Amino acid sequence: MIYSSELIKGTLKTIVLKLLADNKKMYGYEITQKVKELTGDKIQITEGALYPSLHALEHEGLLTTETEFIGKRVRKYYSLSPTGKVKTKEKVSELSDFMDTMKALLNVDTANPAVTTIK
Amino acid sequence: MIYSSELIKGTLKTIVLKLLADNKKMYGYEITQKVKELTGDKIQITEGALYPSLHALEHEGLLTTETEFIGKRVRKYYSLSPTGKVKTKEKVSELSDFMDTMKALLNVDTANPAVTTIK
DNA sequence: AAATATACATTGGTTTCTTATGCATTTGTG
DNA sequence: CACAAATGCATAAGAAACCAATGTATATTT
Repeated sequence: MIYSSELIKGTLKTIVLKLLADNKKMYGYEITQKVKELTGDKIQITEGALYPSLHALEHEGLLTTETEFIGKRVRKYYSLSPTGKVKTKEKVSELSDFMDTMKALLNVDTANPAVTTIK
Repeated sequence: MIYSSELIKGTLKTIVLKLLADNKKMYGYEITQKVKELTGDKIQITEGALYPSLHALEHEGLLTTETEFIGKRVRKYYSLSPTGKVKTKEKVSELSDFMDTMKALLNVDTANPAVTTIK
């Protein structure tokens, strides 16, 4: 099972930033594989989504890059800039909070808000 | 605090369906208020997003409508169709599962997948 | 040798939402 | 009582974010 693609919207950049926070440096293809691996194939990041996203993050100043050659093949590593590290914490925490709120929404019987003070 | 708007993307229809599953019938404005209430103002559904979404769900055959007059003001109630009920269960369960997967992604140290078999 | 995996990238199109606008009625407040 | 705010519907133009497809090239597996 793979999640319908609209769910990933809005979460991609945060996922990428989080991976880079844990792994120092990664290249595009590696990121797609890592996400597949970590989610048991449930989340597949397409290249058409990833590369533009990486480029955007770089232009925003959150990522820095270094190119490496493996034989004749290029490999472009991305790392978090200092700003990127700060921003990553913010975005990860926001997304995490959002997930909690959504989980609460989906699990509660919304007909009766009860004393369900969602934090 | 309000979540940055891109996070809501892809989840709106599911939220609406879930609310209708619990509350039999609701009208548009009521839905926006309910979501605000249930999420402590963290999620604000704009009308420009909601109404087109409701219309789409109706055209997809998931919702039925009945119009009521409160004084001179129109109120349009939406309810789940039989198909809608089935679809709602699917979508709620998918989104819930997705939230779990995302939470796991964000909380784990992705540098070391460990024995973290994400269910 | 051929298929698959690795590795980058762009382009056109769609979906989904935001912002803004518009209209009308009802309720609350100074 | 006048005005603001809330209630309630709706649409339209534009932006954002992604997908599917395509392109190029090298490396590895069968």
